[in-house]
Order: sequence, then C-alpha cells, then structure tokens
Amino acid sequence: MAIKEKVEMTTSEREIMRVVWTLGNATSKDIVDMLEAKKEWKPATAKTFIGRLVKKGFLLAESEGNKYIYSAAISEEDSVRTAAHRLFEQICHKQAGKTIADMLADAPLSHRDIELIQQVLDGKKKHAVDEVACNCVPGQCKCKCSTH
Amino acid sequence: MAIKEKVEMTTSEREIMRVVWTLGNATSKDIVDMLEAKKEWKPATAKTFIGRLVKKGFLLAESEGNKYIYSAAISEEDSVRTAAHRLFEQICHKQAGKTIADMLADAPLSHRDIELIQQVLDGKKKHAVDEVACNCVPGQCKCKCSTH
DNA sequence: CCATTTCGTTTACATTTGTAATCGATTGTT
DNA sequence: AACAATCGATTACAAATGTAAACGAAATGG
Repeated sequence: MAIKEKVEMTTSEREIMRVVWTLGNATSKDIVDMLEAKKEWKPATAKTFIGRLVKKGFLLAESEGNKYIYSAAISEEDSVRTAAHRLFEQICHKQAGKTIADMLADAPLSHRDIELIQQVLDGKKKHAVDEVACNCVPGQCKCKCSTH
Repeated sequence: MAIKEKVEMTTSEREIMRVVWTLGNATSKDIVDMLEAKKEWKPATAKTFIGRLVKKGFLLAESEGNKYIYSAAISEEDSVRTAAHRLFEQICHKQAGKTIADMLADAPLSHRDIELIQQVLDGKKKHAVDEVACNCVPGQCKCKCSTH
C-alpha cells in the first residue's frame, strides 16, 4: 500500500528528507550543514522546511534537551513510489508502458538493476492483457475522442 | 533532447494540455466543455489556465476571428518524458533501477508494451555498468555518507 | 552566573498555483 | 442597427511554496 499520502511533499522538502533518509536520525544542524552548500539556503530556510515536514507528518521529532532528533515517518522507497504514482495518474494508462520504456532508456542501470527489472517484467508477462483499458474522460485521450 | 523546458507545467495546466493533445486543435470552448464535468471548473478557471499555458509557451494560439485556435507547442510524449526526468532528478541515480522496477510492477501493461520494454531492456544490457555512480552530494544518500 | 551560541517557533513577504468574477471587444442574431 | 452571446484579457484573492529575518528559550562556555 503506502499510497494514502494525501499531503504532498514539495521538491524542497524532499531535499530535507533525503538527508534524513540517509542519516537515519538527524538534528537540524546536520540537515542545515548538509544542504547549505548544495542549495545555498540560509539556515532559517532549511528550518522552515523542517517545520513544515513535521507538521505534514513526514518527519518525526523526538525531543532531546533543547533540540529534536528528526527521523523519517515514511521510507524513501514509499515516497518515491508515491511520487511516481502521481505522475502516472496524470497520463492515460495506455501510455504507461511507453513511458516506462522511455524512462528505462534514459536511466543509468547496473547489471543487477537489469536483472531485477527483467524479473519484474517476466512476472508481468503472465498477467499482461491484450489491450490496456483507457482511464481517461472523453476528450482527454484519443481512445475516447468521440467529438472529433 | 526536449528537456530544456525550464518552465514547469502544473497539474491543472496538464489537464488542459491533455485535451489539446487529444484534439490536436481546440478552441477554448472545446477545452472548457471537455473539462467542466471532470474538474468541476467554472469556464473562467479553465481560461486562466489556458492563458498561463500560452504565456509559458506550452500552447500556441492562432487567431481566428475573435477567438483563438489552440495547439500544443510540445508533444505529450516529450512533456511526460520531462516530468519523469524531473522525478528522477530528485532521487539518487543508484535508485533509478529499483524505482523503475516498482513502477513496472504497478503499471497495467499490454503484451505489446511488454515487448517494447523488453526490447529497450535488451538494448540496455549491452551498456550496463557494474555499479551505477551516485550523483548525490554527501549526506543525501548512503553511498557518500561520510559523516556517520 | 553571565554572555554567547544554538534551537525551534513565529512572523514576513514574494511568487506560484488554484479558483473565479468582471469587463471590454467582437460576433452573431433579429 | 440594436441586442445578446461569446471570447480573451484583466483583476482578485486565497492557499501553497520558497526564502528568510527576528525572537525567545535553553544550553554551554567561561
């Protein structure tokens, strides 16, 4: 599952999350230090995003003295899966295959990655359909274009 | 290429574009009619998005009488490719393979889709590396976590 | 114990996005 | 020619997002 996530994570917020995902536990100082170079953020800026992430429930904050130890409330995998899911929600199901093929062509892959993908692909072969059903409203994709 | 697209297309704007991509050419009325049901937008709302898309350069507007005939300045494929690219920019290259595998597992696929993906995958086999290089700044992914 | 640094919170403000009303020009209708 | 419908542009405003300063509490160094 893991696709209930009603709240969105913004790009900037994801930068923060990546640090936390990497370190496992992090103080705001850890986060600020890691991102100051890459993002040219003032410490206050990173703090704003941390605060919003806590409010949105993506970050857990455990009090320790006068500071908090932050940890992720969702896994990076789930989060990326959700983001990918959102992307696919915006296109016709019929295009999913082509889109994945495009991404595949673009992606840097190791032999192990390829093996993994091959496995998943083999699995899909069993349940493949002849024709993917279009999920669009009329007028938003050619399969159901009744007006032209 | 087609990944120069500095400007972003929002989710709502993409809904408009999908209609135009489908119809090829569309008047604002076409667009409004198609989306009124799905999105529950007032005509004025759709018009706002149309205007913004023109300003952003995603829609071309050819004057005809007192109205415009709109057409897409970029193909849906390119646009989806760009969106996918943006997603991948936010994760470590090392995770790309696993992410694609996840998306693959989730996607509805036809036999033809699978064939296409298999072909691309076979192509990638030749250039696969042993280990994908990490593209993250230290602290944003475990391969370069020097501080813990 | 006092000064300083450090944290998280609050507040601020510009930009983008979502949502829409209004308005002036134009076109089609009578 | 007068009037109604239509269209694009302008304007409006709230919410989300990016960016950050200021502030107050707490810890820490002397």
